[in-house]
Amino acid sequence: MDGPFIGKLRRFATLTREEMSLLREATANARKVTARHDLIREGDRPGPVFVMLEGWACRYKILPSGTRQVLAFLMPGDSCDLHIGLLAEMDHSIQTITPAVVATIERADMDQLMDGHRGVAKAMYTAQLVDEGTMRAWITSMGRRTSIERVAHLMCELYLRARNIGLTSEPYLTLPLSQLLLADSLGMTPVHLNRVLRELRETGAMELHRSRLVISDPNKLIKIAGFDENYLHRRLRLVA
Amino acid sequence: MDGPFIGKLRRFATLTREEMSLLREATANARKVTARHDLIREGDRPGPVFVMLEGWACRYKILPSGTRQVLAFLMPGDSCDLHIGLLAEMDHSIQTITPAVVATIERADMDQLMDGHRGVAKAMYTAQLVDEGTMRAWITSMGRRTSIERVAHLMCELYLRARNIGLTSEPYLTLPLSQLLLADSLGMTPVHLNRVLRELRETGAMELHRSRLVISDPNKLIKIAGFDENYLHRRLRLVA
DNA sequence: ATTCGATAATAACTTTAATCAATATGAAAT
DNA sequence: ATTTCATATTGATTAAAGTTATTATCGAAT
Repeated sequence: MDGPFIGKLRRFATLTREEMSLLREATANARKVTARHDLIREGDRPGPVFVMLEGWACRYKILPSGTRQVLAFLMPGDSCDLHIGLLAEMDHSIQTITPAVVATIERADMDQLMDGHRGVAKAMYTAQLVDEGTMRAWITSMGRRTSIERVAHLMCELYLRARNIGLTSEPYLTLPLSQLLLADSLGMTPVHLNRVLRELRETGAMELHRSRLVISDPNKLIKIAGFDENYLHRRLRLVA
Repeated sequence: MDGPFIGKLRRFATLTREEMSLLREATANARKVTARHDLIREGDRPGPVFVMLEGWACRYKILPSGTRQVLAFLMPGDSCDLHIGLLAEMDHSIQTITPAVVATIERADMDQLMDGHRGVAKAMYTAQLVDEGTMRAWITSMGRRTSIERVAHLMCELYLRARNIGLTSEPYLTLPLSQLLLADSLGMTPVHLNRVLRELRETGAMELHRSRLVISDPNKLIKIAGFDENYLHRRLRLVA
């Protein structure tokens, strides 16, 4: 077992033994963090790169009106932007959703790691490109998908991403995301999300009960979502 | 005069004479492109990096229903993702909006340029981070801003970005974007956008007539938008 | 076992934006 | 000057999603 971070990078590039061992070293400083803890806040001067080793987190922004927009979900293996240190201040915050284990890699170490090790660089850049593709998919969802399509699309995305890192047990997935949080990520109200979830349950495509996502009919869900996984840049089918 | 590309990079990092001269060489292959020409399409295998030297372009996606979502606007000096070549296929398309002049930099040349020249690398990475911040701002707009706030926010963004590259003549800006295109970028219908533009005109904050954006009352517009330029990562005020 | 607080579910009502349908306007081409 | 086409504007109607309010459920703590 590599751990989720190295595991993820290995799906994006071939890593040498040395590279893996260096990555293990670099993330050896992992520490436990409680749920709902801000790893970094909008306006802060960026520090080291965060790497999620266990648990979930999200990027978010708070608007003047006090509403929140969730910008991305981070799962085990995910990290924040590798060149974040180039910026003077963060334009968004990152908060844990569940209790988590988080490693940090200092910018200098990261630079050194990537300069000397093309495999690591390639894997990190690919991960970044996938994150960007995901942002584009979110913009598309928000702009042009109906609420039911949008919810279905996010569930497809989260299911696939979770499956990539072995978090699923076939049609089930433990999604530690409250309806409030999901609503804040989908640009809708919790009340409306709740209605849409009922609608999705009634179609028989999926159900989300408490923290348990069951994809009862993957093809139906994909069809509702208009889901095309190409933006995740993995040749992996939702249905085998 | 450096041209918009080098000009932009110089705002993000100090470039040596040699770096600038190499960048000039790398973009010497610029060619003219007509308006509404796809530089690359979703599903294509990515090729070289595109650099806009003149004219505007946009990234977009077409949904199964045939609707379009514009994901970003590219102005002179902007380029597409530098590591794009790592991906097997594009997850979106890029199309010129106006007649344009576009240079291309082969991946190998780009890698070499960035490997040996930290200034170029730093500037390119910073540009990428700003693009990501912009995507996050768009997600936030789509998810949590009302339509009038959303329109005002985009106008603030475009005005500031255009001003950074010297495209404005004080309160005016030539915005070669039809209401249809703007609507596709804002996740709304052209009809509704038209009504919102009227509303904005009536507040006295700004008016958009044909291709001419006039920001009559910058402070009012900023206030309506809830605009905080931090995501553009430049210490520049909309009002001096 | 009971209380508490967070989360979820549902209903009634209001607001916002989409849809459908005409018209109008303006620039370019003849 | 007139035609043409894309773009923009406006109105009437419908549909989608937000708001407010109430109640239900569940797990954790006492």
